[in-house]
Amino acid sequence: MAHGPEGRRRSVTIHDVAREAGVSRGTVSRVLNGGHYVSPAAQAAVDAAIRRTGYVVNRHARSLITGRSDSVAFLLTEPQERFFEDPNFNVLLRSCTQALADRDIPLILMIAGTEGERRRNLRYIQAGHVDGVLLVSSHSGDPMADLLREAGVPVVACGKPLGTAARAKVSYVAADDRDGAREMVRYLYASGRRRIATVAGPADTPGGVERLAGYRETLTECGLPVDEALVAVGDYSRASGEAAAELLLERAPDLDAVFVASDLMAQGVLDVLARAGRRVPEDVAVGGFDDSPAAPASRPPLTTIRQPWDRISAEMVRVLLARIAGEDPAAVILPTELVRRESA
Amino acid sequence: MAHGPEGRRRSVTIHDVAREAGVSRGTVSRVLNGGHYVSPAAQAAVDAAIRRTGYVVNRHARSLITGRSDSVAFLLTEPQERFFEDPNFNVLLRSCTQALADRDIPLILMIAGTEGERRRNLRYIQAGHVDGVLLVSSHSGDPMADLLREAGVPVVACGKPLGTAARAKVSYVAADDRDGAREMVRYLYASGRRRIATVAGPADTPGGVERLAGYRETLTECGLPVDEALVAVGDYSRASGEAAAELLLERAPDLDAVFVASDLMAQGVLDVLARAGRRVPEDVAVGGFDDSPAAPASRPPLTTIRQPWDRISAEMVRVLLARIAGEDPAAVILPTELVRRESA
DNA sequence: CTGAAAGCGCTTACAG
DNA sequence: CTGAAAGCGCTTACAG
Repeated sequence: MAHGPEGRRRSVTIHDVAREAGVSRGTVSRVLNGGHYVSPAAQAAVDAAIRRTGYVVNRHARSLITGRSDSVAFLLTEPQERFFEDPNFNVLLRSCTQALADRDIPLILMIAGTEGERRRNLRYIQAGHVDGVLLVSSHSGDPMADLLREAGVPVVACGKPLGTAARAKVSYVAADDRDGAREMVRYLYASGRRRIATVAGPADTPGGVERLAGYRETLTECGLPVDEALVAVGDYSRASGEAAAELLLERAPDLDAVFVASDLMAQGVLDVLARAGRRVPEDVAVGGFDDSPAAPASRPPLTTIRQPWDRISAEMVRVLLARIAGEDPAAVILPTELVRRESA
Repeated sequence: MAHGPEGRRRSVTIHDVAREAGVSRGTVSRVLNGGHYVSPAAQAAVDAAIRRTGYVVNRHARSLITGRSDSVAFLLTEPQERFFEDPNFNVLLRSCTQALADRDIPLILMIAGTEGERRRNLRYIQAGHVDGVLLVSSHSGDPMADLLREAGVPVVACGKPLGTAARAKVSYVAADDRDGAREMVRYLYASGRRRIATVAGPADTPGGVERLAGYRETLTECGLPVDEALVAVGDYSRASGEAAAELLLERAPDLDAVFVASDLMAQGVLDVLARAGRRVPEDVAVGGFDDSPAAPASRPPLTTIRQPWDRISAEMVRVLLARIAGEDPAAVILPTELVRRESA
């Protein structure tokens, strides 16, 4: 084990611990793996020996036997560069790293934007180098989910898969998009708005579909007509939010509120409204979605629907580990929450 | 190897390939490891066998022998949450992942914000689970660099270390902060500005120190007085940019340009200027630093100094791999570039 | 509850 | 150039 330029010192093995504790290597291994069938005396001796020697298990040797790698991939399939601009991604990656670290499991970051990267990553995963995959893909056209499923790799997706995977039983964790949209539109209605527009997300993303559906349902529920002139579609980017806002302003100059399906797009909407001389929230109320770091930073600070990212990642990790342990797939839907700031 | 809920099929081993190719396992291993001392005939037979069987090396078995893990950590020491809001981080993480993937090396993401996390990560690293560390820390107070160095772990830092590590020989890759600052200030001067203010970064970060030094040098070089009323300090966050701008406007209402040490802070400066009714760039020219995704997205689009993130990460990976291979530490300074947009 | 032994899949001197 | 053999550090039935 001694190696590296500075020569890391030779590591202490299970053998050293066994000698130190006066037991066999098998017994050391048993306490390492849960302490079943170990006498209190042996347990104590081994614990002390581990402490004295500073022993750390060699994961490679362990993995060679168990067939598990005790590591997990965070696989980002990213057709658009934009995904990396989205603060949501950071929050998710960060909290997944944390949730895994709490269980002493390293997170291996993989990015599959191109066909070649997809192939390479798939090969790596199939070789058993990770026990499971946290799959974060933006669009439904993504073939990775199906490929992984076919390969028999435990997967849990962030957000409800829309493609082929939707019909198969696949694990996922998502916020309640539709209900969040409903809450926001109800809130806008309750504050007196009657010409409520929306900027939806792409139709091939769950957020695009569900949040728009929630918007429509709530208008109907409130007795408002569903006017297609009030509906624009973006791609979650700030620039697309600007374009959508310009279109809406042109088609429906009398709008008095906009429900925007992401905070980033909402920033674009705010820009356009400011340039058009519309005051927010006095003339037009704007509601976002995500409660990303962009929301408090925008002007005015954005009233939005909070996605519980901490819980989403915690659940993703929990469900994935359960899958790896052999449990059946599970879908987890987490409630959202309205966060009131100044834009509505 | 067969395992997982769906039962991943038993993997093909070097033994299968040897039988298939009609050679010994030793020979297969030799072609796997560079093909030295292998006859062309044997090479061809093994290559074909590998292709037919779909063999993929078991990295755990290999690591157990070689003592190397063939993986690298991306270690983010993050005293401030803010770091994750910074788009620069994304770009760096993304391109490091890519640069490593090109060499078939997985990136293990580690975050050490607290003392406990630092200890845990250090343990993991010292156990030899990664061959080296790409260290990304914002401030100089960070003890991780020293701890890793003492442990004899190959490390390359992003940005020049300022603490104890600065005196030891430690590898790092950085953009030429000082020169970038000089270029921006010269540009502002050349466009006729004579009351050029600056918002510097924290004094315990290389960017905070060097960019401010470049600013001062250039003023002197241009024959302008260095007026301390024109110097404010932020912490790289947008909010701190706002605070700094307010301070500057109060202390030096006649300023006609601001060189801001980060794009994020520059956004804050732009907000304040807009609210104060100053037109950009007509009344006040604003220059940023980074050319992060925030730069083209700001209003007006930000003239800034581009940090060559792609090259920075490529060099970090190259230097780290060289360190792991036994080479001496190296410092790499990369040139920056002025990117003209509309704010100056 | 515990030790002795086999074996995970690979690499690497060592003879030829 | 190539095969046989030892061994990396661990886990896991198997006897006791």
